[in-house]
Amino acid sequence: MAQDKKQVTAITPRDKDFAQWFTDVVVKAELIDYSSVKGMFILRPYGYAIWENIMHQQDARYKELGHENVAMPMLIPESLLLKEAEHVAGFAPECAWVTFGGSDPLEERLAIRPTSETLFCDHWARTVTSWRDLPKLYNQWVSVLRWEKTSRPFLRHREFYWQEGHTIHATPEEAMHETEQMLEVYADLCENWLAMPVVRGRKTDKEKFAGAERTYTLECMMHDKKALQSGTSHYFGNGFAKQFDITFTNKNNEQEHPYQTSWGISTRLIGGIIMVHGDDNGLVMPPRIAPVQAVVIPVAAHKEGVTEASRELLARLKKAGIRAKIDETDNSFGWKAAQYEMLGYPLRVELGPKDMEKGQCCIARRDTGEKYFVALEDLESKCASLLDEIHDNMYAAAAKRLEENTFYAETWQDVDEIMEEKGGFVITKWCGDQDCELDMKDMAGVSSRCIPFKQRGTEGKCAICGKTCTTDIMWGVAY
RNA sequence: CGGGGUGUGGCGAAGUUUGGUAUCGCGCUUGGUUCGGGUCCAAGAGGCCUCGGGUUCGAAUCCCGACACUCCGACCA
Repeated sequence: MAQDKKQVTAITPRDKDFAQWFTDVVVKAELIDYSSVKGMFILRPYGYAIWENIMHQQDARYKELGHENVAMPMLIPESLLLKEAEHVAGFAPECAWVTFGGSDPLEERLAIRPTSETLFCDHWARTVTSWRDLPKLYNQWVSVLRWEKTSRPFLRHREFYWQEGHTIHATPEEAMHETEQMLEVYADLCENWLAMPVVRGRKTDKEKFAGAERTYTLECMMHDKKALQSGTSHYFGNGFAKQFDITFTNKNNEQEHPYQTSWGISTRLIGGIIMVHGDDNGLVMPPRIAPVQAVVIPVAAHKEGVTEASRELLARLKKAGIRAKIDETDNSFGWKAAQYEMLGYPLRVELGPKDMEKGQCCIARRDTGEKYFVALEDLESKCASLLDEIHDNMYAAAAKRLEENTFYAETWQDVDEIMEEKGGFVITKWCGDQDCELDMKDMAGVSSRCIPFKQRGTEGKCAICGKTCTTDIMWGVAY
């Protein structure tokens, strides 16, 4: 069929070449455009709208929890960056440094922020003096720069937009609570807004954030069974505070170092949405974050009253709080149907002369392709319930895939075999030794994704060295 | 940063082996037609063939170099 042919040429089938499929979707759905600087991408209106919705949703949530937004400088003096040894080691190699036209060559070098811990520390060293100043719960929505060697749309930008939360507390308990709380906020975003099931866990020392004492993560399985880290939350202890000389006077008039956290999500989540939900026809947007939840398409618009009646439906949808738009262009119906499938709009509301006679409209859902003929008076309620249903269905499908592709194994040979045959996440016992972790990478080609919060609690043998231990660790191939 | 692939109107390609002044489809513009799954017809616009050197009477085509994109590794949200 001509229709199939065109779709194939538009988007590479997902199972044929996942990477190419991803690139096709990103470009064809007009989420991104390549810029003239390698690794720097243009977020087009539709792509940015997704990020805006994530921002709005999260920003409100952070504020509810008492966080305040701030804006830190973009440049970091080299001396600041050098203060925390592990942190520098992690980030210095990918820092970009600025030089100015007529500047004094002896002037201190300035890095473009790869992340802003050092800036917050510098600020707090000056402004935090008493227990009464704590906690500070800050957040900023900014872009950061990391000179990555290879880049991919959404998954690895040299400049990417994110949100970085930074908090400072009087006690380790309070800071740890913040770290755990924010991970759960992210998990809620993923599961209840993006329909992406996640595995909550803790990073190993090898994989944790440079300078952190502990890193929590959400690992999400993409359609190709690879893992995408979809949110992280770090507990710093008072390591940074010591290096940056941040102290406060406690209630007993003693000097103490405070405890810090940081946490972040980025536009990478959009890559996750695409790779978890997308199909051969393009993007499938989770309804709660979709920039457009329903598009109204007048069918045979030249016929008496169709356009007016369609506009009325649009107005009703908007009034009901559904993000909707109408397509009144003279493109054919088939073109429109295919176009909005590519863009992943959750619902398509069709209204034609035949519908008008019967007092109904046709609603098609993106996730399953099912069509419903709905009495016009039920439009709002049906759309609202369908959007919820779509969310639930998308989540369930992704959760099923996660479950079906998560395996338990005894030895590294088993892991290797599973990865060879099927791919996915594999959980084994691990003794905690970093050498074993590195060996697993060499022998089975997987890295540790996390030590899941959900532990079996059984005793077993480390999959690499065979030592008796109880810790479950999850392995996978990461993006 | 190592290994492969690619670079030709907005997009996708042919042409490159065997040098001779650029072709096709989609899209775009205009007019008509059609409209319940990528309508059809007609007329148009749009390209220093990624960039820089070289060879040649003549280069998209041959040679050297650079850059970009892309895939696979290593590194990272």
